[in-house]
Amino acid sequence: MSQKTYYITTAIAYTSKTPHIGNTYEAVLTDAIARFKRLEGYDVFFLTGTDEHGQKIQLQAQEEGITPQAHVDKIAGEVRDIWDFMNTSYDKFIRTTDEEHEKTVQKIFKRLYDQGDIYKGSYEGWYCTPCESFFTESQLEENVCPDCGRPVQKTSEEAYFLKLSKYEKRLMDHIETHPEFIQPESRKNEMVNNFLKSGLQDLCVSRTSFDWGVPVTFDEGHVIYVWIDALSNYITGLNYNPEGESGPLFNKYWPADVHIIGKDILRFHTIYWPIMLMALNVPLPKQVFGHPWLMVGQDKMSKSLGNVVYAEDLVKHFGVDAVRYFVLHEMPFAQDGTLTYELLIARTNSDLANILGNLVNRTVAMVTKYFDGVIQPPTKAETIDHELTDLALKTPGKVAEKMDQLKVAEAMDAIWTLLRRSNKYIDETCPWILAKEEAQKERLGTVLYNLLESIRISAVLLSAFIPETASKILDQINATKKDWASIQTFTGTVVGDHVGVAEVLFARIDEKQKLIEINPAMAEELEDQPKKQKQQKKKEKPPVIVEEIGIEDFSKVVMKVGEVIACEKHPDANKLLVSQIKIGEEVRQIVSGIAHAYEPAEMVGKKLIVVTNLKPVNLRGVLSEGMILAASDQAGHLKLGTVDGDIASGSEVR
RNA sequence: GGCGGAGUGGCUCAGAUGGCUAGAGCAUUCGGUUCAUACCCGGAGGGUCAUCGGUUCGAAUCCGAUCUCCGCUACCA
Repeated sequence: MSQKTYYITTAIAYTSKTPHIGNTYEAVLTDAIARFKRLEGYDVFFLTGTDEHGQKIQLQAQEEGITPQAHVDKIAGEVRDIWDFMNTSYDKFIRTTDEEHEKTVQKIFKRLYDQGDIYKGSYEGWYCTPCESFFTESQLEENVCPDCGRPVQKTSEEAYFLKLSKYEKRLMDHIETHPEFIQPESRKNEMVNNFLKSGLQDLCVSRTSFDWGVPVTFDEGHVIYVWIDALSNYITGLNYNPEGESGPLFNKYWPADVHIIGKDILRFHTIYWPIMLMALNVPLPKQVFGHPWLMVGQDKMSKSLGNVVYAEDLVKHFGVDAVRYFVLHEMPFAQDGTLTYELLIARTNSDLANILGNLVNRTVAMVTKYFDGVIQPPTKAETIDHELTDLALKTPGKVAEKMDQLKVAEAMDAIWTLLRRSNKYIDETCPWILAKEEAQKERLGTVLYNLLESIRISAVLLSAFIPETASKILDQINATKKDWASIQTFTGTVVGDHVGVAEVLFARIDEKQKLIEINPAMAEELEDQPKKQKQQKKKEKPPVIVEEIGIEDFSKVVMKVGEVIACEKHPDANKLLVSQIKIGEEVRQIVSGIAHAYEPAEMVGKKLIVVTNLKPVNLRGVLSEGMILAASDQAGHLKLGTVDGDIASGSEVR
């Protein structure tokens, strides 16, 4: 019998700091899918782990005064602890510092180099001498080092590059012919329009500026930069071997059915990673899902906002399954979800305590009360039962359909529809009335059987999402049949068995009390503000009318007359001109986006108004030390701001 | 600047290929019930489907313009 396989992965967590609930969500989401596939009968392999190399980690360790290895050991341990207490059922936890991983990455790198897909070139970046660090243009803010705030210098270092352009066409074809490859689909457009259509630049895959990484075997001083190291975990975790026969896991499970990743790293997984695989002649994963983010109130979780929430704290106050339920349920397929304590409490009360918990509780209580806990045969059916039984039988298929689309929240909704229907069934049949007449005993037994069976089907399905609770429920109703086949028929509850003790699954939470328990200060803060505040903030942001300023503000801007003494096109940008402008005794280089309106030749000799105290900035690799004033209309016509008559360059404009 | 997405009751969202009185959950309110965790069930209120114009017998759904928000991206300075 060849069982169908299913290989699913999370992104590996970066071990610079402890993961928060948003990071944890990814593991829980992946776990729910993995568990569901197992339930359906797939042979599932669920891989997760940690990404442990890089400069950031090296620096962090330095600050803490420990070795990078000690630092990543600590964080990786925390990650694993969190994944464990959240009940994620991973089959393997890979670390990029694992010896086998490192060796395989080196082999991959070597092979790509040998076959010409990786070549040596030089990498231009900005260097901060005190920090001994390189930064890319986009990492910089205001031309200073993002770590220490000191100025940076442009430098270049030797580096290896992966030839992306070679595979660009093939990747484009793949994406076009496999519409399911990138999910959600809107992300596909972003990748295609922003990167593939405009052509890919080769990717820098090594560094010499730090050494906490996998060394390049054939060139001392170079370490393999994040991409080839981290992304490879998906195949090294299965014992892939680039030089020969791969291990049995690889042969069995690859290609991956889905990589579950955050929407922020889709680019790496849908462009760089497939190209690496193409270069290695390995099949591509079937699907990459960029899941949305969990927001705290209206904001992204971040240390600087001081709103970071950790799974551990939530679990302490609400329990694992309430937290799992919440993050899985509040996250629509493609839209960011919101976490607040109020919402978490509300969902726990209404969905878990009221609808689910109370249903199980009242049902088990009735079986205990009316039949001493013995499950009766469903011998006296009535037509009214069909609505319940039909829905119960349809539910597994419905849930499976949603799960196949990765719409986890909707899959759970389908289960709750059945739970609600079950509650309604109790009202329709009024077991407590049946119990009063001896003649109705058989009917009563049937009603309770139907309820137990509906609960059993629900609980089996719930095992993918809230496994601990599901198993408690199955214990309480003493279900012995718990597999996929058993929920395709309405006969899985065993007549004659005894139900267990009715215990409360989720206690109702008093909101105020709980908020105070969590944090007296936070209770106030979180109570009713998040929304309003944010809306106000947003409205204030774009001032409709430009604010009036005083002369003291205006005088901050220094403008002078400058004469263009030379001008040429930007070597690497077709919208920009690079002018040498004489301002008094000084000559400055200024880059401006006016190539569409002026030829370099006609610029020379013009006397323009120049802002001279702007921070210098690098535009597409060329330094610009000021700004030329110009007028432009809505149609895009542009005219330079000049002075009326002849006046010496360097004259101040005011 | 470019590309894309979105704007539906207090909140979170559903609403292929245009068609009965625009739906669900939560919240609110009224009623019922007592097996159960002050729970469950039923009813009700509440929406100019962002705005303006157009196509059509008929549009939340198609077209155009506008406004707002969001995402990605850039050779804005």
